[in-house]
Amino acid sequence: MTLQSEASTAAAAKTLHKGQQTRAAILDAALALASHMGLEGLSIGALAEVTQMSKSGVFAHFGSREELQISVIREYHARFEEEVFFPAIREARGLPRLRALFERWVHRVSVELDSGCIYISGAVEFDDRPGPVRDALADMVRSWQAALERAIGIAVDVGDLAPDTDALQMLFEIHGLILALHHDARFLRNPGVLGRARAGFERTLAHYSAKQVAGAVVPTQPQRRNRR
Amino acid sequence: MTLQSEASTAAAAKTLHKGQQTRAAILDAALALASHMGLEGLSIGALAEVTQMSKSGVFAHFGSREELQISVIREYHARFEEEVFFPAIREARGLPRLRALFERWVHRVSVELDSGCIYISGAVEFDDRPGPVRDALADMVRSWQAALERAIGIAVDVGDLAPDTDALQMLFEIHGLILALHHDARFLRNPGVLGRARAGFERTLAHYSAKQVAGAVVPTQPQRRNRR
DNA sequence: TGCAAAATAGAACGATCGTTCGTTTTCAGC
DNA sequence: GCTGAAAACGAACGATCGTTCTATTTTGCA
Repeated sequence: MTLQSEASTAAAAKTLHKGQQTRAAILDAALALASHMGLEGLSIGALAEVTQMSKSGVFAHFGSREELQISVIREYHARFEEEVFFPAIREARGLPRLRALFERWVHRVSVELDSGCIYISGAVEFDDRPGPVRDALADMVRSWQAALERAIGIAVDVGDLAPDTDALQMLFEIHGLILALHHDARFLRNPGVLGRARAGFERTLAHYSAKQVAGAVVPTQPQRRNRR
Repeated sequence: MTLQSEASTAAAAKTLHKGQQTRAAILDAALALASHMGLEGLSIGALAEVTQMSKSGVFAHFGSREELQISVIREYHARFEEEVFFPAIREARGLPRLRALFERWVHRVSVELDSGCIYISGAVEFDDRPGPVRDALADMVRSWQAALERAIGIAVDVGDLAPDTDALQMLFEIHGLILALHHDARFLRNPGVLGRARAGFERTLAHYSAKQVAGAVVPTQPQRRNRR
């Protein structure tokens, strides 16, 4: 449907030729397919069927399945930047930016239609499988984590977070919230899990916050433990 | 090598016959294989090669690949109980038990040799794939989470945790720490990540703890943020 | 020790996988 | 509109997949 994002590499073609056009269409379908079946579940045959092309026609655009997978990862990265990073980075330095990053991240991971996060599923699929696909994936994830770490560092510099904040520790905990959200929302299909992620984030923020109110515990709603 | 755990279903055979014996051996190999390749990556051919058997010989013990996958899940569950749940449940009610559960969980997920956690990889593989395998997996995960929730509830009753503790929220956050640990240890191969999980757990414990020291922040080591 | 039953092997099946190759269609620039 | 180049097709390949069937071997019990 919507044609979003095309050839990535610099020096974009003026009038993008037919080739790159269909390549973008294939990549679009591949991304949707990989979101559901995983990068390993992505098959050229299925991709050809969806795009109404021949297997060899699809194949020719990438040269190998591995290259296709890497292209999918790169395309996902580009979209992730477009929908999460760039809008959030325009927010004011400090907490507002950090909040925007988290909120958009949450949205990307649990709300969107073709929601399966390739960073997360790919990490599990390739944690024991060395090779260029894993390397490409790890690079993307690391660059995203580095961006988050930078945002946390800025929040410290600005004075929104305590000066003794361990950025990597905070990042680890926030990442955990996202992973738990992905798990509970997509696998267990638990409702209301989005609120849990947000509550966890606010609790983390409160803990690392500079303006430490003595003993204030932010009680959300003081409910007794409710068994499932 | 080590023959650990055999036929699961009650009324264990007195002298376990040859069939169940090799079945256990196959399952043992299948578990190791699934830990590395995932439940979807588990193939009967590869399994036959490892166990020095014919494909049909392996196949006959399970009747279908799906049944094999479910058997692997059940076996993993049994071992998980044996190595995580049962030892921890013997600890004193309250924080000691909760700490033991977490510590053994951490160990199972990140330290052990064939460490890939099938609960975690399976959740990603089957979050978009309905069927009996997904159902079996979800049942096991839910039963484990219920056990954790119970342990948290007991800790509240005993007075180790604040009476207004939201057990499911706390569980969500702790689960996030485990998932982040699994991700960073196995995929990114980050060192020192075990300490991050433990620190996060202690911070969570402190927050939900009953004996709330006013404004005490538990500064770990007061380090400035260290960029990667 | 002999014999039925259980366990394993071996070959073959249809399907799907990624990939190669030669041909044909479609495109873009003059 | 023509022409060389780019793009897409269609058939076939070897490999592997789960599964089925029939033999053959091995086992446990009388």
